[in-house]
Amino acid sequence: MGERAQQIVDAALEILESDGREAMSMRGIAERVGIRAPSLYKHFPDKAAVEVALMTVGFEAAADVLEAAEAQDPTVVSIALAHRRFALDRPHLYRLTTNQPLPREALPEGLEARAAGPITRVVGGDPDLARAAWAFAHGMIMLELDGRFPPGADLDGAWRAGCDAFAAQVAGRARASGRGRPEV
Amino acid sequence: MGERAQQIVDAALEILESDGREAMSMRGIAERVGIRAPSLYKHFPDKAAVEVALMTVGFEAAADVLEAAEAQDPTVVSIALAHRRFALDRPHLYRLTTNQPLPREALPEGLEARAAGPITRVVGGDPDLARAAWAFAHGMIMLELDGRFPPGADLDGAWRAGCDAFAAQVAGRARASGRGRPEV
DNA sequence: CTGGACAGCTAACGCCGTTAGCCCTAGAGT
DNA sequence: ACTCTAGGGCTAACGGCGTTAGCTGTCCAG
Repeated sequence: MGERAQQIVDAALEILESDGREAMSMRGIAERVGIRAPSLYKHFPDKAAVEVALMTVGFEAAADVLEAAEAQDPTVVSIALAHRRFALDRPHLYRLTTNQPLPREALPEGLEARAAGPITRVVGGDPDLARAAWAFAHGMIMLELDGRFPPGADLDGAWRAGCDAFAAQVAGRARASGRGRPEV
Repeated sequence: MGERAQQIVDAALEILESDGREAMSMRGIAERVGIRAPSLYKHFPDKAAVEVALMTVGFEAAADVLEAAEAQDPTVVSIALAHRRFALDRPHLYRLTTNQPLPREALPEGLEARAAGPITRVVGGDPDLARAAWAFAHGMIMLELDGRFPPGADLDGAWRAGCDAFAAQVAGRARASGRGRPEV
């Protein structure tokens, strides 16, 4: 990626994170870089391509956060809460990264797997359980970001209930397969 | 709601469901009704108000589907899969109804509670568990609609894994509180 | 010295939601 | 019977959007 292209992505990211996706117009990005909107098209084919670059940023940031949580405390709760904290910290970036089809061939290879790694490992490698746990966390986050929970709802409690449900499944399978603690 | 207003909502719904949210423009809605776009503003203050009317339609449809599933088979799996089927049947309406803040005071009273009822009841009334289960289902649906699962992923398996996790929690609590089947 | 690629520019197109302001019609009030 | 008013349509237009066409200057390779 050329230097100008990097400046463009940086400018787009700043606007996105401070003012949201709707505020991120080609004219606004260009102004922040110090050029005019049509010149952006010398560096990116269209706005979607800029957004794909931002998705890469979002994916990498998420992977960093989840890997750090796993290293510090490899439990379902720990990783789930890291996920939540990341999304609440950078809601616009989380939305952009998340709420659209994955352009897999335009993303750096292995990035998706890297971000998914901590979740998959913490549920013991079962892909079904991993996807279900991922969906739970993503659903909680989107409902919270979208302001869909009733005012005053105990979201910490809901996160706890969901994490308990998945942690119990993980423990159950470990017990059944002979590894893990025999009782609790 | 006046007759014209109802026609407008109907037209908007048709466009939404056949061509998606982006295709639902004020000019397009007006054309389908047989008038010009500015005339819409004699019946709705702005486009957001039309969308709120559509959200009401979506909520009612969802509530109908969930209540029917509950009546036929009041289990976690049954209601979760009804939820999924509804969203896949009417993806654009589901998105519109779901992916934005709830304008609670503009919605018919009790509608939100009605849609939430089946989920809450099937998990035994615990609001934390109900919200977690709701988030799981919503997350699975959004990830599927957004094409975020790897091609070939076993989504039925993931739904099963998640439903099992929540059903086990429900059974566990019932057992602990003395009601429900003593063993399995 | 020249040719071409690169990266900027202005002008403009066709969308979008929305507003201003006009006009016709139907029904109510006197 | 006449007038007034309110409702609901219309055209024109504004300021935004992403994007394209086409021009220009600069800078380096041959």
